[in-house]
Amino acid sequence: MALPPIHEDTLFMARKRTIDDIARLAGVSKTTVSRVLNNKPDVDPNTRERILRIVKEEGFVPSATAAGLAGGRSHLLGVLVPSFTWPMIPDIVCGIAETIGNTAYELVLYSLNDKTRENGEGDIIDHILSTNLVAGILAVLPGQSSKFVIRLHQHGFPVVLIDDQDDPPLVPWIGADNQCGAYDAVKHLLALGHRRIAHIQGPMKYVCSRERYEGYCQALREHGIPVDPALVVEGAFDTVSGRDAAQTFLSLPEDQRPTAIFAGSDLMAYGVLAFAEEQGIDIPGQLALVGFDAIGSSALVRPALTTVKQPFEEMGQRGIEVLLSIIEHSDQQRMNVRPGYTRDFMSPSRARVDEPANAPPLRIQLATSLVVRASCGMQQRSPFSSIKSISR
Amino acid sequence: MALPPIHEDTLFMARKRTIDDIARLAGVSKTTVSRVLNNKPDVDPNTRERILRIVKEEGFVPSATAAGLAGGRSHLLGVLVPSFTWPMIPDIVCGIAETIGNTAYELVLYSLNDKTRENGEGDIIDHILSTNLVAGILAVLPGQSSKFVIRLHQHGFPVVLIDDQDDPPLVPWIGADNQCGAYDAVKHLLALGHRRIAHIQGPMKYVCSRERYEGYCQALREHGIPVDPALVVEGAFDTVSGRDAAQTFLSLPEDQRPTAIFAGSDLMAYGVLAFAEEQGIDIPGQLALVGFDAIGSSALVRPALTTVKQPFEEMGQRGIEVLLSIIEHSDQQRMNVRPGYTRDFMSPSRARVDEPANAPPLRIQLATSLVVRASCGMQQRSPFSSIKSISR
DNA sequence: CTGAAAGCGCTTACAG
DNA sequence: CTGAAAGCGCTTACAG
Repeated sequence: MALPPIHEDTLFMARKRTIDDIARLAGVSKTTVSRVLNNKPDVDPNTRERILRIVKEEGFVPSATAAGLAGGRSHLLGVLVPSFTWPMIPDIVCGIAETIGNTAYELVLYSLNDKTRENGEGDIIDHILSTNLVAGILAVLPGQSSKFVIRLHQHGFPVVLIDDQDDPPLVPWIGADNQCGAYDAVKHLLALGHRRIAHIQGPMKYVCSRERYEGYCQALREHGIPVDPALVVEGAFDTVSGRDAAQTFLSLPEDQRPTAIFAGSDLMAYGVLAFAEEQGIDIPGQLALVGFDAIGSSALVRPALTTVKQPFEEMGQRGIEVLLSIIEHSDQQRMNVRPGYTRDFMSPSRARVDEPANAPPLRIQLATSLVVRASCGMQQRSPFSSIKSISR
Repeated sequence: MALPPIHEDTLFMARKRTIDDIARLAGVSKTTVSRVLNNKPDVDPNTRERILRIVKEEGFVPSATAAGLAGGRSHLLGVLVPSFTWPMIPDIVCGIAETIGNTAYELVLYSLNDKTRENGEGDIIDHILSTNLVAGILAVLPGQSSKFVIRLHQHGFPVVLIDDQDDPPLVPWIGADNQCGAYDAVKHLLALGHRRIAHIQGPMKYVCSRERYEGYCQALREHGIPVDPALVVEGAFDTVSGRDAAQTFLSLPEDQRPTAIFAGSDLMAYGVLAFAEEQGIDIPGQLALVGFDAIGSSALVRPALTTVKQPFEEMGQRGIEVLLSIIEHSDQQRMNVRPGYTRDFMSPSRARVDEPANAPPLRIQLATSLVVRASCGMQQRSPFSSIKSISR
């Protein structure tokens, strides 16, 4: 009956309390404590208040492990990212981590390395599922958003996709308005007087690449400029392919050469910079350049890169918000399902309950913004101009 | 007695199996299955093999949640990082994630944002502890390695520190050889003929900043050059403070002005670049510049930055390795402790068992390497030179 | 509005 | 070498 001794070190006190301790201290059953802890209704206001006070005094935090086991609900959110070598991943994860930090959930990070990439993706999803650790997954999958993710979703497992989407859209998705972003970029070049504007596409298997291409075409069309196939090359989003594309374009006969390039990613734009530097081609003097993404280093390259900014942090933030709403929604639904199926998200009856099969999945498209810097020939603004000296 | 139905979809099969299913299938008790699953001795080789086969056939993965609850052991590793705005964090996390991916553990990411920074750090550690979710923590704490982390360690909770260390060293630590790295950088400048070499220190409250300064002094000393206090300024590791320092140095009377600057971080070196660009000072022509860290963008700035490379990925990797060995070691110790104290890592008896109180903590210091680029005046190598064109 | 009891899926002495 | 039973710290019907 004796309580565990009170330790002087409050940092470590919390660790030993259990729901039983709190129940005893409050003179109630642990059922009631559990109800209070989970914000369930039907608790006497006084009782609730007393328990809450004791919980606070004792610094009690329920064991997420035990709660997960008992309730079949996890407080863990899985985040699946491709290799950190992609420069926007840190920004996205930053938004994700910040947002999760404001909730009662924890972030479990799964990352695909180069090995687990193509073939291993099924494995990792399999792993995520079979360990049964997380309540849902937020996946940043540059690629065909994976049949695995689609299957997860179809089976009622909470999943949200960031960045690239599938076609047709089958899974809840957060991304940027790629077409509009590309359109703005090309309009800007047109406004600067360029007429022969080349485009380095991203891999066309990605919907986002196709949308950017579409934005490019749309802007040209509005100016009555036909799309010249010689001025469109498919790249791989990386620097090497950007360099290759630049070489291709600049090897054209002089009168067919582009005066501006719109690259489908900043990394590909870096490849253009590299080739120009090598060949002594002046950017923006002889060639204007615009990228897409606005990753951090694009302010540091020379000339500083004009580029289309994707709101990566916000994408992470919104992604978590949507995931949580899906999780909570399916929790609610779960209550209406007959017991025995409670944890079985494969069961047909669950799938039926979970979501109208023909409801279109949620899509959130965030606005991009054009960041104008030196590479497209506007007045040169130092990328460091925002750095104010601190007087001392 | 009937087994759950077999589903056609292997992706989802694993999810429903429990240790009981496997036990039944193998004709043994779940105790035995548990033993096999945990590589315990004293199991008949044939039995073991049979169970292993069935586990594999069924794609069974034990519930980490249940195992954690029952065994008091978690398969989760906490990783605590400061804001992702620090450019080396992605590299470190990459090494961490990759390494954890090869183990049976999962990565739980905790990140400090600007709000939770100073004051909230205790909170987050308190949170980590009281949720009792992770088996140990790998912390990347640029700063005085936090009294919280030290306390954790002293109480026997597995903790490893990356990057900055405390002084005197009290917690297992992985980092780079800062002094040696700085020494190499300054030696390089000396070899290029520079004699008036300035140093922008990192914040001197960090041990790593003091070590880099020591390496700077050591190199000068060896060349019989006294350290000129006018050529040493303390910065804050960020771009703004680097710019301020450059302004200070370059405002000196011409004959006292440095011909080279060794910045204690790449970001501070960027500040020097910015100021030089503004003032029309040629780097490396009029001023040589070397940074520290070798973050990715330092290859992209112009002139490309010569810098001291820290093996960030390896630091992450080694950090996890050390953390795991500590966790496993303390697991082993735990066996020798009388029951009742099993989970109580605060108990004095546990602390005594855990580690000889006066054993010096593990320290792993990794070698740095100097990356020579254009900013210090060697022959200009294009930072893109490693980009090979793909012939098509 | 509240509590006793069963159970989540494992691990761990303990007893063969 | 193996198994029955208790227990990890919660949640959830179920019965008041």
